[in-house]
Amino acid sequence: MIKVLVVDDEPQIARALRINLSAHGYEVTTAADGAQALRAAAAVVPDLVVLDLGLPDMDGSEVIEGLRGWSKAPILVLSGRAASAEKIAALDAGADDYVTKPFDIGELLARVRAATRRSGPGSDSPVTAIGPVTVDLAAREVRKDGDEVRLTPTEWQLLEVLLRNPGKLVSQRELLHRVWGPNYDRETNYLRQYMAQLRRKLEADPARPVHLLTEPGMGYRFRP
Amino acid sequence: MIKVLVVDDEPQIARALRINLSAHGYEVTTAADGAQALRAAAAVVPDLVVLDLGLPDMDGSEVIEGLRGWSKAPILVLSGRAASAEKIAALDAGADDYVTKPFDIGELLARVRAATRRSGPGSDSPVTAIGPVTVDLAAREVRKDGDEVRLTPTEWQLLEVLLRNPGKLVSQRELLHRVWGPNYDRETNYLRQYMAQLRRKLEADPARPVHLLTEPGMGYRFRP
DNA sequence: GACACCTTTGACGCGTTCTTGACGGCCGAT
DNA sequence: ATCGGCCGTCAAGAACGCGTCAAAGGTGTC
Repeated sequence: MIKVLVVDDEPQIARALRINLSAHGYEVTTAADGAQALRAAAAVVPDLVVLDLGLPDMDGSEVIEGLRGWSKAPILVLSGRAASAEKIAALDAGADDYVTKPFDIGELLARVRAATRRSGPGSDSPVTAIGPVTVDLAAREVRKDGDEVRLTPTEWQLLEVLLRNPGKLVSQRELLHRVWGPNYDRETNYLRQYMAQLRRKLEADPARPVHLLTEPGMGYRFRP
Repeated sequence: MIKVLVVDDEPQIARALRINLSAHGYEVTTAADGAQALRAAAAVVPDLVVLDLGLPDMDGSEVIEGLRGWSKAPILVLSGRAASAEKIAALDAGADDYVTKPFDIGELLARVRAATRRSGPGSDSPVTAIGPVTVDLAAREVRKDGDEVRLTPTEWQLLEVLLRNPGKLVSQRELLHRVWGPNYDRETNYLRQYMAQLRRKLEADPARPVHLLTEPGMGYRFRP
């Protein structure tokens, strides 16, 4: 989840930003003045900062410089002042973008996307741990005791359905539908075949599975 | 010297931008329409693109997408249209900033500084090492045991997609989409053909690839 | 107009994966 | 205790996907 720090002393604007950003999947922290902003930034280490100039306690450039001292996160400045000199000062202090109020919320979100797009796809990918095995669904990579395990396409699809429903029971019908297609309803032998292969590759003791469980007569379940 | 590509069909604006940017130490190339822009970008490999929308031959988004396939260089869009929808479209197509005309030249320069500041010291020379081979994506240069290796445009695009997702599996569909276009879904023979060429040029033993790996039935993966 | 280079297309052999069928064991129901 | 259903396992043939070679378009250059 991308973390955004919103700095604004006007509660309504801060609230509106929080709601809109949260609705689009960002994790939002807010601060009402410069001192709070710097403290919050140190605490949450945001991936992006939306900064309103004209804070009660500090000058905008000071806040930017305070952040830039240790963070490379993009800073998107909001301001009521449209004068070019203000914009130039903020940008040269280290801001990445400058939007004048009143602003269109859609445009702001687009600028947030543009800013996070650059620094975004750097590192993080969600890995699921299954005992001694780690599964990276995005990279399509499985490691068991450090070295990689190869899965066939069908094995991947089956594992993915189970892993995306952690702890939940997935019926045989649903598994067959999502992996083989809607025309497959009763081919439970496929499931037996591939579940056995997955256990052989992922479980410490394939005969006594701990994470890939059978619910007789119903379906299968992945237990983290 | 930082290289800037200015794309504008109005000669006066292009001239004004060239003069101002040159005066501030940038190396400026100009193009008057979309086709010229894409060709010039391929030739000079700019560090930043200033792009006027409303070109005579192509839609703005097309130009942006055409550039984004090649390069990560910041794109600063100029436009006479102030509508939010236009801005959002351009930013989501891959632009980094959007300035409406008439613009203040000082502000534009500040935005140029802000954009180049990010990409400048951060990813200065993204040279990737593949065993005895080094790949410099920005400079479009490949060296194997010191000598230069020539890649065709298609080979470059394919290699770039893979290198930008180190360790991650890239599906056949995504590769086809990003290199040949969204209408290509099942032409896996293209991939086989060009992967073989890349391996012949980059791998020590093309028959036993170590870095450009095949995941049967799914896609390809670059392992650093 | 000839040439060189790149892209597109077709075909073949081979290894891997998928599909299919059959068998035995465990468990609950009769 | 017996039976039937369900699951795990094993072992085939069939089908698919990949690497490779070869050759036909296509485009720009000299």
